Amino acid sequence: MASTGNGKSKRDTYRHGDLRNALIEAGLELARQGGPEAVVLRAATRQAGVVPNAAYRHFADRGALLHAVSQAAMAHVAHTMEAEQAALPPAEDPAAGARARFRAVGTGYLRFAQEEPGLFRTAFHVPGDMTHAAADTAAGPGGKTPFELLGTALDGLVENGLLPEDRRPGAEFLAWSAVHGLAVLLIDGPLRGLHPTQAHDAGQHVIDMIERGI
Amino acid sequence: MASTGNGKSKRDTYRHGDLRNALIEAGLELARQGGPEAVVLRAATRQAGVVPNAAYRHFADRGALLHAVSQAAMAHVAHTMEAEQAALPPAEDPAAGARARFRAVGTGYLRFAQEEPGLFRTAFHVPGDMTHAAADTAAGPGGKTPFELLGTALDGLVENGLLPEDRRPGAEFLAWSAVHGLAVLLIDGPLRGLHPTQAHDAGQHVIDMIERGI
DNA sequence: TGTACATCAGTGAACGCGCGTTCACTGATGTAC
DNA sequence: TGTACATCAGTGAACGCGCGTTCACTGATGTAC
Repeated sequence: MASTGNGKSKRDTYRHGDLRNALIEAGLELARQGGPEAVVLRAATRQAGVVPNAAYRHFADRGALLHAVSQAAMAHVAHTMEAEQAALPPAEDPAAGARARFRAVGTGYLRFAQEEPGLFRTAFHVPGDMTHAAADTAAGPGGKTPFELLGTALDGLVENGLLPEDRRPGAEFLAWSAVHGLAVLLIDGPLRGLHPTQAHDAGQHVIDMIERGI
Repeated sequence: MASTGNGKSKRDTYRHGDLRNALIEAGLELARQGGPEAVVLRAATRQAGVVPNAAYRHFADRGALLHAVSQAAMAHVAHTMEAEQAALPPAEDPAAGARARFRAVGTGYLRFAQEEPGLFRTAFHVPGDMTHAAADTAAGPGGKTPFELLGTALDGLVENGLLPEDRRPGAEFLAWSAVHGLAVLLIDGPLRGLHPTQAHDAGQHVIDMIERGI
């Protein structure tokens, strides 16, 4: 690995080797800092140490790159949600476990929104990706998309008698609306800049409301 | 009024007369069609029939214009919410009236989001404008901002015994999160393109949830 | 009522910018013989 | 094992674009005398 001395590194090989992934990774970094608008083709190639038009070997256009980055960001959301569930202490009983897993879905979602607002905005910028996202690109390590994780958690509530079966249909959209709305208010609405502790409390209150109102 | 013949009209006078408002109006039109990113200084001046830099007599920079447009869009939101309340049939009793006014707040908000997604996004694009917006620029004809309309409606619930007093604090953010979240899902989430009737139903379900869970 | 003058809203021309995208190319890699 | 060749990932140079913003200006308007 030769160095140019200006902080950039040069490839040993003429070929990059894994430019597609490098561009997605660069795009994620741009999105992390500035949201979807910041996913600029030239900036991504710059960061990957490659000439601008090299991107066209791997993506049809800027939109295709942004789409791939958005899917990757969605997978990050799923990962955080899964991690939140995995960190749960062992449940006293199945019903308590189902309830905790449901709440963890919302908590993980909100935690990601607070910790990675740029990625969060990028994940949801490309319309319609959440429910219909290809599972192989938008899923977390567990293989589920955020929307599927929510659905599974709701099923768990029903199975344990915590949610009447006739309330199950459409429940995704009730829960999701409330949590997503709070996320947006925390990111660039009037709740932006709230202390993480307060933000967590607000999240718990919204999840309380959902449990009561669902 | 002389005409150039190419569809644009020329001022009679050397001076425009009300360029500031004309630029805001043009900005609203751009926002209506393309959201906040579409509020482009050159496009606004073009639409106002004026040379680009003329805008600088009235706005410090593009950001100042966008801010003014955002405030105007917020006033439109307030106006729609007030209209929704004004269209309510006379209530059977005070409690029913308070409840109807509360629901109208959400319904009006959601209606605006569906009918004017570009303006809706523009209204909320500039962070923090909702709660702290200057009442004179972001308020509807009734003089209240959307956030104030929500607060007043919640107060009405408390006054009529429909909401326990100890649940009042912070209730804005619960209600608002849920409705705002649904609005976002309807605009460019997976619920985008829903038939207006279905969207209305979804709105009613979310508002039901809020009433139960608040 | 008429004239001189200050004000300042809008003009005209130009700038540098980074962007996405195109073209013809080059040279490293892997494969066939 | 060695050589010829096809492939195709990345290069280099260039394009046209609309953008925000700056400068020195002009001429309509309202005010003071």
